[in-house]
Amino acid sequence: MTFRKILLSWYRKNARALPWRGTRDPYVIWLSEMILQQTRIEQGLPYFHRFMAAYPDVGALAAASEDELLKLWQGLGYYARARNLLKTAREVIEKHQGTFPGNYNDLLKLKGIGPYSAAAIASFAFGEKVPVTDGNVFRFLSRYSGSVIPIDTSQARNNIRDLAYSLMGDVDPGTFNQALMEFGALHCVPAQPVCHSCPFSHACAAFQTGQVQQIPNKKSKIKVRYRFFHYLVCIFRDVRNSPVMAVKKRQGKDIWRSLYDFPLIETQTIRLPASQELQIPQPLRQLLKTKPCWTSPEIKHVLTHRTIRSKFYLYDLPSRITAQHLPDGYRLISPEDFHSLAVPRLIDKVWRERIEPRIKKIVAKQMTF
DNA sequence: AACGCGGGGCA
DNA sequence: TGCCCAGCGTT
Repeated sequence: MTFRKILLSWYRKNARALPWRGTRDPYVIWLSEMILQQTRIEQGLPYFHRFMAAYPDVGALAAASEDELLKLWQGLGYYARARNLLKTAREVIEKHQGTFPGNYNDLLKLKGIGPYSAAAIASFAFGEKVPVTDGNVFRFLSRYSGSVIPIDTSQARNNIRDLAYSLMGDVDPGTFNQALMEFGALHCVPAQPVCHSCPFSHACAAFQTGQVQQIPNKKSKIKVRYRFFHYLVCIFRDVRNSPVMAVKKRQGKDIWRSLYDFPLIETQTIRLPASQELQIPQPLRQLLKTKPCWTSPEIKHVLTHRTIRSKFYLYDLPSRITAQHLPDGYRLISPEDFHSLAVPRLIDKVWRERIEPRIKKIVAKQMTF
């Protein structure tokens, strides 16, 4: 039996029924691939369904606003994917007459589509013979070939890609690619793979030499750094005396770019220094001279390469305010409308669990004078 | 080549 | 905690 025969036989018995399998519509495949980058299928699945319902085709997606798209993307992480999604949808509509490029090289030119995604779309939708090389494939084939070259080097990746190409044959590259990834995802798993029931164990170099636990080898380790965020939640009153809060859309190349959050002071420790010691814009400096009506305990938010240690300060300010009083980039929003903004998971949780209930109390108290 | 970018699940 | 997940863009 060839590698290919064994793999396809395993796949026929074990393949999961996933909603983007069994279609050749490049839009559906592209959308699923963008959602699934660095994301577990179980985590991405509900997002995929919501996106398909909201944007059934690339034209519908191209007509969306960035804020609307990001709201739907909220909680998935890696928000550049959502911005690239919109950019590419508009590119396909405006420069490709609504039709996705039909080959690997042209797909690669689109924003958000790298070597893996281009190969996935080209093989699944168009039957092009290009091997997909995702984390599952790297793990499976580096074990199969017994390669101890660190997987986070271009040399190792090129070797795996060439090996995958040499194994895939000429018939139905899309199904071969699906099967290759599925085997890595379900059988040749990162920790404690079940080698004694593996259909490849007789030919697997890592298993034969007892190196399964050491492969794939990795060169660089993740180093976690701390960041300290102090969020100032400011409640003002608008011209009709209704509560409004100041929020800001995050800019620059930092974390959570293009999501909304509250006025933020970042420090080097969890202690918030006195206002005169801080290099901060004038409106916030004024604010820090008054006392917050509520201060949160430290709230940790753990990411892969960062741990955000945050505190929230709630200010109930009787003063009336209009948007002109605020620094550039800020806007005002009522507490009832806050849920319509795309915000980081940290903000979403703290808002729902700790801040919104307190604001409701404050507002209710003032209504019943 | 190295780094930054989210969030969740698992050992 | 550390590692990984249907990676990509930037520097």
